[in-house]
Amino acid sequence: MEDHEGLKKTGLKVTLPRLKVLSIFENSKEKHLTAEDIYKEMLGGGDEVGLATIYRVLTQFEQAGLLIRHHFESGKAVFELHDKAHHDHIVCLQCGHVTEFVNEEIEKLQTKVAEEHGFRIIEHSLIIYADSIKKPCNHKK
Amino acid sequence: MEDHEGLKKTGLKVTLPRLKVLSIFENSKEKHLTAEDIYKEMLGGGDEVGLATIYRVLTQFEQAGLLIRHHFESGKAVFELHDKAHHDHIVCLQCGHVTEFVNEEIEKLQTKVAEEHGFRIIEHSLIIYADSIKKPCNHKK
DNA sequence: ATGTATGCAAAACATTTGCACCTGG
DNA sequence: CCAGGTGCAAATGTTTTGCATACAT
Repeated sequence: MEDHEGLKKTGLKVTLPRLKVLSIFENSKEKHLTAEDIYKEMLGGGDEVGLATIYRVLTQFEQAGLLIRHHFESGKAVFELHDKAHHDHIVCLQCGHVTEFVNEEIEKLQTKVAEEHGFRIIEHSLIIYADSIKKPCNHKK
Repeated sequence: MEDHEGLKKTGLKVTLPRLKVLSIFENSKEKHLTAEDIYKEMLGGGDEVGLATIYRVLTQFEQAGLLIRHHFESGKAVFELHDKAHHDHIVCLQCGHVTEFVNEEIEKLQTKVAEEHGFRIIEHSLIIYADSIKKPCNHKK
């Protein structure tokens, strides 16, 4: 719960909306959330907050390195905590659940390919859209 | 130029805006275009067209399998022709130019990783955001 | 003819910004 | 106290939709 530490280091003031946003990311079962998701969660929890604040806080947290912003195919931005190591994503086409994975070989190959084309990787995004082999998938129960 | 064939097969009527959109994708130097890009190109070429039509045509072409829609980090959707084999993308952070590449090893590893997690890949998107080693980069000259 | 396509304007979304008020340090 | 944060409403930028007209077959 002591998010004060991480927050303070960013130079941002420790305010209620900011603590609440972090707490939602930490306690929610779904680790990948949109601004709207968080807004609804906070309203449901009885907090008085504006959607604009959520957007501002999410952007600040992204710039501070606390969150990562993703652009999946939904048209809305999705955020997740940036506390773990880098990883890529498998999006389940049945239920939308996001599975994380890391594959060092793929990482190395990317660096090699980029070099061959005269680039140095700053960042990358690998998203696999897939059917679950088990039907129905039970990711979200 | 004979796009009539591909178009007819989709069941869509062969109209001027549709032919023109295909022609732009085929003749443009930049292969990855936004709706706005195409709109401006058509206006500049003296065509009378509505932006709404562009969006409708792009969406229909995507559904028909003639185009692929990408969501890079720009907030706008980017389209490209779907005639070539599958490939991934390197986005140049200096100029925005998109370089295409294929790496069979990466493809195979993805399939393997997906299987290990109980998935069958339907589609995937690998986007590398990178600095050009040459500065200034001369992709867009 | 007749069902589709189109252009325009208005609507629908996601996100950002201006501004007066509030609040953490 | 006061710089920075917040809520609200209005603005923005992208994409979609309703509708009357125009066009392909």
